[in-house]
Amino acid sequence: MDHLSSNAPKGAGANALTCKLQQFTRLSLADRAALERVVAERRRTFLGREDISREGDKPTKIYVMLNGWACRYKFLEDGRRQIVAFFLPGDLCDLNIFILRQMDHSIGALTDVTVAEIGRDSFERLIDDHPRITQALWWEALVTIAIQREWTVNLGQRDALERIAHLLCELYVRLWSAGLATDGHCAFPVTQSDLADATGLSKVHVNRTLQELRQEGLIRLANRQLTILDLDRLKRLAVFDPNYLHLDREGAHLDANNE
Amino acid sequence: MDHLSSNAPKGAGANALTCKLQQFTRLSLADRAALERVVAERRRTFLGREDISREGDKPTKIYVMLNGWACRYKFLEDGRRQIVAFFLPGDLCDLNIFILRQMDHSIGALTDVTVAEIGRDSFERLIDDHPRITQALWWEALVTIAIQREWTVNLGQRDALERIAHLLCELYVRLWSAGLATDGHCAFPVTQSDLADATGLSKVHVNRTLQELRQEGLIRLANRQLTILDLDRLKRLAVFDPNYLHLDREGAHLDANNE
DNA sequence: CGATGGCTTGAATCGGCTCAAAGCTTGTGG
DNA sequence: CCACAAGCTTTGAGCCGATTCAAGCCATCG
Repeated sequence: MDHLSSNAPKGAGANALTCKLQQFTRLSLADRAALERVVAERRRTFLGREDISREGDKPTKIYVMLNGWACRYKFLEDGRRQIVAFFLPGDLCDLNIFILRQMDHSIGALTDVTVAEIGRDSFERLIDDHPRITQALWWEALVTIAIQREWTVNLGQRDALERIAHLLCELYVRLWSAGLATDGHCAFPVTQSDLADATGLSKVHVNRTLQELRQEGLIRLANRQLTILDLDRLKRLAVFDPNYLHLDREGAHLDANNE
Repeated sequence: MDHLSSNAPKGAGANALTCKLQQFTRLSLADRAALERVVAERRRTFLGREDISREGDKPTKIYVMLNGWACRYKFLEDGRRQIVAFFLPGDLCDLNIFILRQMDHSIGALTDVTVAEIGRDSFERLIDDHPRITQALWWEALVTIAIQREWTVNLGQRDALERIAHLLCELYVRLWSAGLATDGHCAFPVTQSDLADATGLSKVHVNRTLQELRQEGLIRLANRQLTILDLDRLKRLAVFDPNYLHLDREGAHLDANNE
């Protein structure tokens, strides 16, 4: 993945969403300003372990993750829990708002979380006035779906070691593309128990598997901080092919000219 | 699921797509005619085992499944295969066409398949002229994503028996909603080997698990025909909650008045 | 009629699970 | 500043669900 080094994350001022969307297409100054404005309009915070929205609720707002980590999860009646997605800064929760009557899953904060709430009106104004942003948001939605498919592959085909390695690769690359990781290092505020619920493994086995990755000299993981010591080897071990993240600036033909 | 009995599939004339979309909202005569027209424009057939589109291809057309079954799948480099979705008559393949540069997965025919090919122009005309159809297609896309999430849960949390039972429940209900199943009976042209690739189990174990379901008096499955003998019990065994299929006519407020 | 693809069965093995206990951190209140 | 609780991580032992390997069966089709 050469572009990981060449196409480094944008400067410190940009928020994670803008940074991520520019993996798809260069936004104009006006686009970026509009995004910043919408995101600044109304904020809300949640504490770690708090639910951001819950199965059965009527969805009413679009959330943009600004800070912290969250996850999408489902409970089975008998208490088993599966995390089906992680939300990182720059990710969007749920454009289904205007169509579906109720949530079929919950969204929970893993850490303290700050989100931007976007109402229907602001959102429609944004996409009406900024076709490039509309395209970029489509791209982000399609990537989200592609990630969900890859998780299906991950759970269906990979053994414990590959599975966890794959998840670490994915999260690292996604953080990187939002400007939140460099030199193999990133925040990683996910407990082993959460990791177990995301990978369909028991937490005991997650623990042993992480130890194996450490002993192999592939990662360092402690105090909610992850360092990937040998990304290439980790990717090979995980059979990780990043094509599904569509990071190759696939919307380059839409690029804005002005800086 | 009371609506399964009360809200029976529509008359024989309707195609599976129309039938399915009306689980969301009642279409007007004009809507239905427009759908039929678009779907009749250009057809194409594929043989069983043939690829409809392949990883790496540039997507260019929208396909509507008219007849036969297909699947979305991914290979890992080392040959392992995971089926990540089934396409049944009435399903749509890929609205990502106009955004993503290349397919990150393949679509393969499981049986002989007839599809309608829809070009970009026809599609845009359809959604410009028929807002109710646009909404219904949104709904169908959101349900597809919800199904993908539920597959993640299925692979992550359920054991072999539950997993296969769950898949059978889902496929039965989806076929039912497209007007292709009645009285617990439906076509089921999926080999045990395909089932293995879809559930992340070995085909030997799929075989034994199906036998268990048969011995329990829950299903009959032979000659590519499936009969569900006790849907309630099967659903309980599978911990199957159909809420993720959003079949409760969630778009009822958009219903067309005219017949 | 042989070939091919799908289904079935048995035996041995193993990856990952459960149960159980203990060590470590972090935060809270006395 | 210490005590204690709560939550997270680690370790060990025994077990079970699902896999692998291998062979045989059955139907269909050219």
